[in-house]
Amino acid sequence: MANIRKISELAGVSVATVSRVLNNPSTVSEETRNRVIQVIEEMNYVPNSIARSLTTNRTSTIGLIIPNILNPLYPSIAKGVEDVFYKKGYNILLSNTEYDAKREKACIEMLLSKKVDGLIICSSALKNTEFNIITKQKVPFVLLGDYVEDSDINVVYTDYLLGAYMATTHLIKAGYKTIAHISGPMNRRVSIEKLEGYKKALCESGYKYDDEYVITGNNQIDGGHLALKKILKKKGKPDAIFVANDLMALGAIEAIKVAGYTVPGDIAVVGFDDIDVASLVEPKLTTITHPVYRMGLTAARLLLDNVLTEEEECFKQKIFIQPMLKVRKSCGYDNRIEEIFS
Amino acid sequence: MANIRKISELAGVSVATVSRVLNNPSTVSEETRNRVIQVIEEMNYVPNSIARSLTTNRTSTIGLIIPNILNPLYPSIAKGVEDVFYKKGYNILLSNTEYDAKREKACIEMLLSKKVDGLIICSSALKNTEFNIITKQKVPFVLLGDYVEDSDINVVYTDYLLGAYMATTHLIKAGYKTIAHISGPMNRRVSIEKLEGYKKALCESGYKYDDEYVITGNNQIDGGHLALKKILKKKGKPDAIFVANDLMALGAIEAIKVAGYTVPGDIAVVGFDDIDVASLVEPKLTTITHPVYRMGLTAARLLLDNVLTEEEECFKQKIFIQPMLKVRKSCGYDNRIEEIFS
DNA sequence: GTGAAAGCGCTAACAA
DNA sequence: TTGTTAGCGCTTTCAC
Repeated sequence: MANIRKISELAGVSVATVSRVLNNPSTVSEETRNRVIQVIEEMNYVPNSIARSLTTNRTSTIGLIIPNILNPLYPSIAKGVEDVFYKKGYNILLSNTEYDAKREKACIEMLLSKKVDGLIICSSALKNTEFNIITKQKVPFVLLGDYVEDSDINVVYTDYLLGAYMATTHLIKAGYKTIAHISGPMNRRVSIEKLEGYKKALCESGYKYDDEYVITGNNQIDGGHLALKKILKKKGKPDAIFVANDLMALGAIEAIKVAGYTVPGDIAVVGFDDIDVASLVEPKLTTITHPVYRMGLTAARLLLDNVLTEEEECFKQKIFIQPMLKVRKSCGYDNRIEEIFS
Repeated sequence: MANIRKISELAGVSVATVSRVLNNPSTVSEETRNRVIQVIEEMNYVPNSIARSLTTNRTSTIGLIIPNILNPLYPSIAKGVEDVFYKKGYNILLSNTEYDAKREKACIEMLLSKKVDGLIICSSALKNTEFNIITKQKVPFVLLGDYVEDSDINVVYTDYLLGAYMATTHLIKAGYKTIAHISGPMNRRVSIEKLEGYKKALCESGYKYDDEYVITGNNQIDGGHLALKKILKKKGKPDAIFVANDLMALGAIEAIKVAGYTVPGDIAVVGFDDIDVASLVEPKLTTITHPVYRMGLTAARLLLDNVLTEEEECFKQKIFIQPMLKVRKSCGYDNRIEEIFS
């Protein structure tokens, strides 16, 4: 492979001049520049980014850490992130963590050792102290869908508690009496907040909270399926369920059908995320919607600002996004309203 | 940030010894080794991968090039690839190309300049000559879902022509007379082969091929929607449609409903890919299934062999995968059979 | 078992 | 405008 010295020799100039043509073309006379460019093209020369990174201390690479690319939420986020960074000449180094805190830590360590210019971390289980490892290396990062009190950390956050509250309240208003909850992995702040929102809604309406009606799932389809079966076994049929994400909601609906019940007739379901599929399944899923692709964009832009800033210290932001309730069929709201008013 | 020299000074040894502890612990006496390890841990030292890469000429990074992460096909593939490579200590550098040949070329160039150890390229529009750029740099790569005659190229390939043939033949056997086709972008070999399979099936059954019944879409939901509207406008209602991928099939079904027709009653639909959603929508989508996650795994393993091989030349493989027809509701086969036999 | 030193390919400060 | 040269942080010969 050709390197910069070879090019410089062929063009009859110094390596510095070749480097200038590459990085500051205007500082080289037109004549020399053209000669160098010609050699570069003839030789199909492409500079070695690794060597460049070693001197510049920049890699034009961003690390993206997500729990599981198979959850349609994350491709949307990844697309948002990539759409921003591709334009600026950055690549994305992707890692799945499978909701495993150990693996999360290992990924971050790998990405840091590869000297990414920035990091976007989705739904992490890391402690505040662990973010210090990143901060200490002066690598800017953004937490996406996760929240940390520390004011020195960038956050793009949906108000999950509110979303869960809205979902549960909606079920209460529709007249359901026994409302179960399938939660996500409990080492995630996101899951805890959704549970809190669920509790808050119950409490405000004078419903009794019963933790036997709360089952934890793995955020995937099969987890929802399993969780629903557990609920049926343990407590019998609830009227309604608020499920912490759409994927599990789909699994739960499947399990409800398998058990011989109908949705929403026997059990109403509300999910969370509003993934594309939600409006395609039967019955169409009532869910909490938040602008996932846009959150990816937002996090990326926020990070980009921090990456490009020369100053050591730059302003950190916490961006909150308000979720919305999307009423479709699976919550049986329409039917209920008729019942209530007839 | 601590570097290897600092560690060596603190441990009272040379940098070479620290490097040995890191890479060949057994060549260092236990006493020295422990002392070095202790310093490393105290300082939270993590070696700089960039510097390491510059000397070793290996980055432990694999480039993955896909058209669009929002098509659920590709997260599955990405998961397969990552599952293999994560275990071996590699990271994945991900690029979306948006089915754009220019962007594909640019991505490959970027990834090569970042010195990835290997490359997995999905559904490319590159010419044979362009693969030589990669070969010349001695970077092993695998084509996934694409095919090139050159015997010196690794390929993991579904027999798309056969799949399309199966889909179309199925519609013919079900008794449909006017069968349209929504194809993918025609700069993709995959799309061309599917069209060929469609033609072959028509031809063998004595149907006349009419290219006015073939509309090209963008492989996304909206593309299917649009394509269907075009067909209706141009040629009126066909009996059935074979759609080149499931995403477009979903869009087409939507458009059919909007136009006031039913699926499969008025227009039968068969897709291609068998993405998860296919079995969740209403009507459930009849489609051609191929083991996407497994293809990702397979491509990754194949690449891994090539990456790990010290020898310049290693055996290249072409792995063919046979697709299968998955009959669900959208093709109306059941109804037809009843009609035919009653 | 350990250390000294060359060098990976590039950038950037300084000199000319 | 151009060239010389010192690193960037590591691995890897080659001595000892």
